[in-house]
Amino acid sequence: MPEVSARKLQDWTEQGFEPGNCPVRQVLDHVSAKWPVLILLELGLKPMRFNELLRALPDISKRMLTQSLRNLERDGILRREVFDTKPPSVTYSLTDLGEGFLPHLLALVDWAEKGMPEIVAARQRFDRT
Amino acid sequence: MPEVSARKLQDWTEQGFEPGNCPVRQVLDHVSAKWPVLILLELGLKPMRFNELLRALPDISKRMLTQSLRNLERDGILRREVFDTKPPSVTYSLTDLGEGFLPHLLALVDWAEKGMPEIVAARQRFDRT
DNA sequence: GCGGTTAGGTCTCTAAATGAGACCTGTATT
DNA sequence: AATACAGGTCTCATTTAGAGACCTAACCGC
Repeated sequence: MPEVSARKLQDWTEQGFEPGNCPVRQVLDHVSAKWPVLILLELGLKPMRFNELLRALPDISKRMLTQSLRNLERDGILRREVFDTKPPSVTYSLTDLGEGFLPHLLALVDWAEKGMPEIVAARQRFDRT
Repeated sequence: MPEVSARKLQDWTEQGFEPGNCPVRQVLDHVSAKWPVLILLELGLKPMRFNELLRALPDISKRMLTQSLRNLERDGILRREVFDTKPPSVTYSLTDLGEGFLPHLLALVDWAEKGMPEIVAARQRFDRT
């Protein structure tokens, strides 16, 4: 497995990607940062409206919600639809691209859950010394 | 798949996890943030020393490297070993826990790479309007 | 028809996180 | 004696994130 990643890193650097402009980095940043992760998990459950997301994620600010949603929309990971009701309503849902990402995200959550006992133990060991 | 995640979110909230103290969130934050991701990819290739990592990640600062390494060490995802050479050398390597995480991370990178054309297209559409 | 509420944001201001880079300790090198 | 390297820490400037006021338009109760 490491060789795969080794080759990729090689390829990338050979293709002259300055670290800062690596597109994969950018996507991962958008997708794996704190709020985007939680937003995607929510939208994986069902499409949601702006304020619904706000209520589902009690500790996000409107500002960060807007910003994260825009990034994900721009990357084609979710879709924003405005309905001309009164007041107008806006729903967000995963695109196929976003759906394709979800299993990986859930795998991560699963890994974290399963690993929690070990992680907690490691922390205690670390903090004791 | 969504039901799985639905149940988890349910469970968590039922267990009275305030969003802020959710341990899984914390681990994901440590593991999926910008620098930790890159560090783990590097250490997935081979164990490395501090300055070696610094050179491999040309745009990280010492400060953030130290900090990220400490977090990952505390969570038991990597191991720090000091050798009493002169000058003393310090190597970082993945623990079993960390090795277990690597495939998921590589899957994400892979998803991002495969999805790049679609993502780039989505961005252009978004920016045009 | 006045006050309050909802949706979906934006704007401003403050607080916290990050980045750049000087500095430190100890040994070896020239 | 001066310089270099490893592996950091410390300080300070810049970025980013968070809290919350504000906005528009429409509806509800009374």
